[in-house]
Amino acid sequence: MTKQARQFAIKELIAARPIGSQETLRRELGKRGFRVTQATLSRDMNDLGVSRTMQGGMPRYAIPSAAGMTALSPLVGAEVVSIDANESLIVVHTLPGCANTVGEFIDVRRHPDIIGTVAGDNTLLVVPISTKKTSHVMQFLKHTLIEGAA
Amino acid sequence: MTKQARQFAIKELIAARPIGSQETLRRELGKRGFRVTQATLSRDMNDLGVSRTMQGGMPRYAIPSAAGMTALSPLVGAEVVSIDANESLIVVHTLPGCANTVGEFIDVRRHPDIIGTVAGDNTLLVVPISTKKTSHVMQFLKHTLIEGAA
DNA sequence: CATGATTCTGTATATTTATGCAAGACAAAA
DNA sequence: TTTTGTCTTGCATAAATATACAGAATCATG
Repeated sequence: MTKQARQFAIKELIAARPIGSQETLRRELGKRGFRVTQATLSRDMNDLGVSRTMQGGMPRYAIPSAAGMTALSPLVGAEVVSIDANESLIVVHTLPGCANTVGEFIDVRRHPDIIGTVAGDNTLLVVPISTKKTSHVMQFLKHTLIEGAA
Repeated sequence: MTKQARQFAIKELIAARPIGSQETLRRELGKRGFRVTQATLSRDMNDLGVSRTMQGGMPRYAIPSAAGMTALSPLVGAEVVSIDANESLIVVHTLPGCANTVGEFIDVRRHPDIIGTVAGDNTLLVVPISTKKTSHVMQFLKHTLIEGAA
């Protein structure tokens, strides 16, 4: 029952259902075998950068998407927020100011199906050699940037 | 000293500086002539949908990004020079150095048909989720950027 | 093993936020 | 004017969250 495992469970729970208080969260975690106090959860919230909002009198916790990713892969891919594509282009979202780094990281690999990359501030455009190769490149990127970090 | 005026001031304050508690906010508002109690602010937070996050032991309020950006609408429109597209990309020309601002402005809208944006100096690339959606996105951008939508 | 440094956690409590209730302000209808 | 209803607010307090402190647990080193 590591701290890491617990915080992962917290992210899952918060993302899945409307959790409104640390006490509620504590009970849900209890069902899953994590027995901790509210104080610990308060610290976890801090670590995870979770935010709390009131809406129509109902409180609700939410994970900032970027923070979620960051916590997931503390290593190389920590800067990558998301990877999406249309038929002919792939867009990698990164933390602010990190697109350049990620772009160079990809360039160095010299993947044969990637023509090149263009980096903005927090967005990286990856151009595949052919629309037919787009999904291949997607897989490559997800593997390299996300799984590769863990 | 309307409720409306007060809530507007709250948005400004929260956007401008790191406000960590309703009590702090109350004092700041006091300096500006809004004398209210913490209870009222708690209700305002609910109305505005403001969220609170702990980071490194320091609390901080934040406005859901779209709400904060709304005020910028008229300014952004002035920066846009032209909007063009081919089948798979949309190019927004802006005044020199403004592409970044316009890009962020579009990003926070989180339009479902927009995968992402890449900003250069005076040129902004907008990537639609599909070539079929390009014209839709064009319309959205023209409406949002030029006519200055709410 | 012993020592010290570091991390993690619970307890108790301080701090902060949310809310039930009643009072005041205002508007529309009688 | 009086009545009725809606809206907003403050007061007092309940509810929720953060934190100082001390006790374990973990780990690297001598």
